[in-house]
Amino acid sequence: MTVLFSRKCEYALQGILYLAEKQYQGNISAEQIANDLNISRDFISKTLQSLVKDGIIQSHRGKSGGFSLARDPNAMSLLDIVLIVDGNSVFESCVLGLPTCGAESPCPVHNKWGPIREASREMLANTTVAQFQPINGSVI
Amino acid sequence: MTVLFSRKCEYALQGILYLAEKQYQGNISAEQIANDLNISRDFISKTLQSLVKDGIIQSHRGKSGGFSLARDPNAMSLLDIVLIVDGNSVFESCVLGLPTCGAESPCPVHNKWGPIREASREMLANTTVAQFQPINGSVI
DNA sequence: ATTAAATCGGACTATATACTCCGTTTATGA
DNA sequence: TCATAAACGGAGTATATAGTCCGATTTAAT
Repeated sequence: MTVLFSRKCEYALQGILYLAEKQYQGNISAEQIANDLNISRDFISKTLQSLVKDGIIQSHRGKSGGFSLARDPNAMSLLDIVLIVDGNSVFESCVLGLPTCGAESPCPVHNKWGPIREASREMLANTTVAQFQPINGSVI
Repeated sequence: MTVLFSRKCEYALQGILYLAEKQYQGNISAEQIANDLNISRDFISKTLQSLVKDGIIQSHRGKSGGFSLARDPNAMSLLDIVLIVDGNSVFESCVLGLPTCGAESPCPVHNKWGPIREASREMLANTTVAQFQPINGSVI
């Protein structure tokens, strides 16, 4: 299988977009998120817990506890999330997997690939979580 | 780890580019390829063998055997190789991993991501293996 | 106080990919 | 014809990621 982002990162993006959608509804339990996103509760729970450690989201234990955003969605880009979960290797490492590839000794596709990768990076950087507030209905 | 193409696909691209470079030198052994590309001989061997089955490269057994391109490098795009080895899921599947995402019910980033993905696909489609024939020295 | 509902932590299993090992077959060249 | 060098095939191991399970802890509501 070929992935662009890891499964964990996909779930993180889904979860945060979902929390942004529900941001005025207090704490949302992992149970509810899992149901609405059709993801295993235990796994999304683990993913969200690590996002808490990263400071992107908040959690509250106990009855009526759950998860909520920790930052202003306007100040949270999709790139922030990707970098925190997967790191920046996807934007840096050589497409052909050549360890020596770089500006000094570029691989055959290095210069062709660069602008595309930069465009995707900028798209993610310029897209904030807040842009997906639903007018009617759900964004996911 | 986050990958764009699988390791196998990376090795396939490296191997074919290497064979294009050596295309007038007859059969090249897996041993030599492995040495020059710094890849395990057994693994590149397996990868090349599957490319033989896919019809992209040729092989000859026995002494002074080895691998060589099976097609005109001008008629072989990088996209051909990627599609054969990894399939087209990387160009089709939703970035957020949402199974329902598509033109009818796009995910939040679907429309933003589309043009970037299309650009990368076209770059690979418009880049042939023949473009990397070295004038002086090695392309890899 | 007690109960219920939630996160948290740690350890575990499953699966796919990456990679290795070794014997068999095939062909070449001396 | 015989040794050698190569691909081939099958089966195995290693590792990372994905996903599960369960008990401990925390908190709010009754």
